[in-house]
Formats: sequence, structure tokens, C-alpha cells
Amino acid sequence: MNIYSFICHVKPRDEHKIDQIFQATLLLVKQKGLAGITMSEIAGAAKIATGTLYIYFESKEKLINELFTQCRKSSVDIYFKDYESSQPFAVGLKRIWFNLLEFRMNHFKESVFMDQCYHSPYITETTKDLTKKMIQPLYKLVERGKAEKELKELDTFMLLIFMVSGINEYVKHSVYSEKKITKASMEDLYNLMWDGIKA
Amino acid sequence: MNIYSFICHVKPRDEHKIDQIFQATLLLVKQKGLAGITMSEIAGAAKIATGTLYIYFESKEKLINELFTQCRKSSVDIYFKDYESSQPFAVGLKRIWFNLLEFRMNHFKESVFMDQCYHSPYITETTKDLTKKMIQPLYKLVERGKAEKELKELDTFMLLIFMVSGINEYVKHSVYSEKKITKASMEDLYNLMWDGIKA
DNA sequence: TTTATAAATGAATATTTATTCATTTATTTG
DNA sequence: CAAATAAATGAATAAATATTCATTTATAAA
Repeated sequence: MNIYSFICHVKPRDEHKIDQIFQATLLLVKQKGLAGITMSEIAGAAKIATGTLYIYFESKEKLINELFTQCRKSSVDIYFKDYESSQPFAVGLKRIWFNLLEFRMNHFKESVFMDQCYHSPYITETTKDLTKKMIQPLYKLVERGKAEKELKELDTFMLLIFMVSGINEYVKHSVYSEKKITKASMEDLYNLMWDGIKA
Repeated sequence: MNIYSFICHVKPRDEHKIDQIFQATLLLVKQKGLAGITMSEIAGAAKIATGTLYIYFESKEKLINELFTQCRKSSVDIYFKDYESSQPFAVGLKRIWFNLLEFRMNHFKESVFMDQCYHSPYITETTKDLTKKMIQPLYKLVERGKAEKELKELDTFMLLIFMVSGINEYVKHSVYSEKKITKASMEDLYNLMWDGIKA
């Protein structure tokens, strides 16, 4: 019952399959890295035939790129969830920081995949530039923090990188050592970061 | 004039080639990622024939593994350079932290390569475990810092990860945006970290 | 200078992996 | 239910890549 139903007699495309394919790819990349995946493995993990993969994605490169684009979109959506630039600085900062943490925790496979893509022949410079643009609001927030004398008067990029770097590494370590991340440990990590950057 | 010279008439192996091969591999991995390199490209970049590669390394997997092992060794050597556990805590900490930074800066290709290997089919669990063991002295140092009331009373791994995570991300960003890392910016970053972890 | 030997070469081969395609299956509409 | 059509299949093919090997080159000792 799709848009084409009115003009021709067709078996409709199963849009759920795209998600199956994406999930299978993310799982395999987490397990064996971008260097270790093949199209037939992806098909196998998605429980479809190899040929079916090519109905949905015209090549491996396209598949990787579209998955990257989707991951970036969903990451940015989460980063800025419930964030309003009208909020007080400290509130906005905490909000975004916990959103970043949430994304890394609950979308770990996506994080690993995006990290790997960044140094790969699949992702173009243009795509990388777009990724940078999407974190602009974060940059603005740090600038504001400095202007309001809430943050140390240091290079904005240094502050920004310092703010988020602990998250990536802490979640990575927790996943690999199979340690649960508790609400308390999240707060501890936030406070480490905050004590570092506050004016 | 090697050890075999006394028992047979041979053309000696050019040990310098191993380094050429390693450097070529590191360069290519930095440029296109582990997923993008081929044996013939490595040979080309090392300015030797493809077949010659197989005189020095019996397979691609062996090559990657031996390079990983060498990178890990040299990284650990640098991490603990001029560090003595007899030094006062704060001195030892600063020493190691700057050593970590130096490694990331001056051996950036090695850092990228090791990061990529970690999520790849080339590196075994055993190799990963060994890597963990080699950073034991760092773990001890943090425990000591807590015992001496110099550091916050938080989970040792969290402190450890927090201490080093900024380095990785800051150097990565600086390299890709082609910004020079100055002595002053290094001190700034250290202070961000220190203000976070100090008791 | 000759000889013995392994290094070095790169084209040839083997292997792996991406992609295609002839065939079958499922779905929608008349 | 039949017809029309695209999805789905997986074996076959094409392309890419790892590895081998017959040949040439360089070196060390006699």
C-alpha cells in the first residue's frame, strides 16, 4: 500500500530491512572493525540474501555512507535534546553533557562506527566538514560560558575537547570491561570535568 | 657481515627495510585507515617490490601484529621515560602526563594505528590484555595519589581515564585542524586536568 | 674473480570479496 | 483467482587483493 500501488502491481519494498541492515553492520563493525566486514557477512547478519543488499544499497561505499549520515543525525538529535539556549549556562551545559554521555552509552555501536569511519576511505572530507558544522551550538555554548565568566579564559576548542573527551573514553572502557555505569559515576565524571573548566 | 657470514655466502637482509615497511604502513593507515590498505600499496610506499614484503613478513596479519607490538613497546618506553616511583607524587604525575602527550604528538601515526587496531580482526584478545598490563604503573600511581590525599577519592579507573582522555582528543584535533601545540597550551590542558582530579 | 647463497623483483596465481543476474517468490490490483 | 510487477534469492561472475614463484641481482667468502 505504498505510493506506487495506484499505478502498478508490485511487491512493496520492506523498509524494515534497511534497519536490519544498519543494525547488522553496526554489530559487525563493533565486533571486528570496519576493516573486517564483508557484504556477505552483513547480509548474513541481517538475515537476507547477498543480492537483496544491493536492492537497498547500490554499493558497500553507499551503505557505509548512508549509515554514517543516519548515525550523525541521530547523534546530533540526542546531543541537543531538551536543550534551549535560553536556559542558564550551567543548566544548558549539564544538559548537553549528559546527552553526550547518553548517546555514547545507549548508542555505543554507532559511536564506534563513526569513530572508525572518520579514518577510512569511505567518508569524504565534505562529510567530515558537515559533522563539524553540526556541533556549532556546542561551540557557542562554551563561548557564552567564557563571556559569562563561568569558564576559564582558555581556547574555546581546548575547553570543548576537554569537556567531551572523558565521556568517550570512560564509556569505551566501561563497555569493554563490562562495568555498569551508575548514575553516581556519571555525576562523578561530570564533576571531574566541571572542576577542571570552571572559572 | 652478519652472524651467518661465517657459515655461508649470502646477501644479507637489509634490516632497514623493516623500518621502511613500518613507516609506510603507518602513513597509509593514517591517511586511509586500516580498512583501506593493501599489501601492494604498502610495498609501493616502502619503495620495494610486493614479493619483498613477504621476505620480511609472512602475511599481512603478521605485519600488522608486529607493527602493533613495536608501537606498544615504544609507547610504553616513552610513557615512563624519566619516571621514578621514588619521586613525589605530583612530580611523577606531571612527568608521565607530559610523556603521554609527547607520544601522541610526536608519534601521531602510531597512535592512530593502535587505536584502529584495537577494533580490528588483526589484534587478538591476548594482545589487548598485554597492553592493559603495560599500563599497570600508571594505575599504581593513581592509587598512590589517592592514598596520599592528593587526588579525589574516586574510582581509580575513572581518574585514570579522565587524566589521559583529554590528551588523545586534543592532539587529534590539533593535527587535523593543523594547529600548532604550544608549550603554553600543553600547560593549560594539564591544569584543566589537574583542577579536575586534585583533592 | 668466481661461487654460493639469499635478497629482490614483479608477473602470475590463488583467494577473497563485491557485484550481477537468471530465477523464484510475494504482493497488489483488477 | 489471474496478471503484473518488483522483491528476494544465492549461485555465478567480476574485481580486488593476498600470496607465490621463477628469474635476476647483490653480497660475502674463498
